[in-house]
Amino acid sequence: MRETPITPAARTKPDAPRATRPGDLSADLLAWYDQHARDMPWRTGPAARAAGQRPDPYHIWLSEVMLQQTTVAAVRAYFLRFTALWPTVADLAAAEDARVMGEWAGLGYYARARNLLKCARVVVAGHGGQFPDNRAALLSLPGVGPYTAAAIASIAFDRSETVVDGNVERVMARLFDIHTPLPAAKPELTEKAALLTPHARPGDYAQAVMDLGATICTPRKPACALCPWHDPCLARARGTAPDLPRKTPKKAKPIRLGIAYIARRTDGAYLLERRPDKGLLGGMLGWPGSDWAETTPVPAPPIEADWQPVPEEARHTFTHFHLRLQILTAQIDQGANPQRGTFLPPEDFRPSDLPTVMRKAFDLAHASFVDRN
DNA sequence: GATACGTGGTA
DNA sequence: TTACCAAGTAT
Repeated sequence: MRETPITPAARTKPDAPRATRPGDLSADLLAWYDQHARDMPWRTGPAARAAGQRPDPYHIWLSEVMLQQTTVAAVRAYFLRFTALWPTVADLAAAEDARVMGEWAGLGYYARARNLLKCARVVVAGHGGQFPDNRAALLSLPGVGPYTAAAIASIAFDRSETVVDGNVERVMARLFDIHTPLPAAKPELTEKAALLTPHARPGDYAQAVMDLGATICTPRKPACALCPWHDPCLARARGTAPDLPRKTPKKAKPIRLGIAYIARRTDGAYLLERRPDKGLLGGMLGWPGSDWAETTPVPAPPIEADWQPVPEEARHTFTHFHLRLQILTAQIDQGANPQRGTFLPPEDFRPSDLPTVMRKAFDLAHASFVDRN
């Protein structure tokens, strides 16, 4: 959906030059954004903003945390669910940890969810339920780094702060034809981005640069012909745009192996564990099992039973390794006591509360429970 | 500065 | 199938 342009004059004069003033990059980008801003549930579009509507800082914060290393498409549904369940930061602060972790399941980078709760509670207990309105104070909040602090300050509070995310890095590397590989180029790209940041409409501008990177100045096959910065772009002129930004090569992912035990009690309860707060999938529910290592570890089962192997292993790729997970299942009688984990009855366990790798294991095990009847 | 930390979409 | 990529932060 397109926002109504707030500069109708630009429409009525078809021969008007694209540049408001020659060389005024931010103005050119804002003019583009007025017509091409994408619709997002957390966004107050340029027209609504011009009409005096203000974004809710809670919505901006929540969406920005969710958007860290995550696509808009993936975030949309999570954002709508979170705001429906917890309409204010005070509601979120009062929520149970397990409930919030369960709702975050599937979105990844679970430290974000742990810090989300910490941050909400700091805002309520330490700031009277109001988010700080400046970059420095925002930066002290859990889970809020340089990008997110600048995003909230500019979008929610009209501060002229510079957001530097992956989009901005790519756009700056191309606009100025910078060949230094990331992450070493970050300071230089940040400096360029800061030079372009306007004092007028900083929130719209921040979103505009990121939208430009997401829709026009894309990693592959950038649509330079449609770009409001076509003329000033050095990399476009030199033909280097598709190769920028350069990045230092990544290390290959090793393969790790593991075992997961999935026990189903006759009343439909499953044997689950809450993972420790630190480390991979920290704070999330999971199946008892082995650590994940280069060689197959053989841990003791969490409960005595007739364990049956599931024919297919669960395969999953994390940020820094591939995992192949062997699954063993067992039916458990009422009253049996596990040595590890807790039986969660159906009313206390939704498969959607599981992180994806655990959900994959569950889906494979479920088939074997059904087969066995 | 380097590493740990998820996931789903795409070529 | 594999590898890369996306609105980063914490340590």
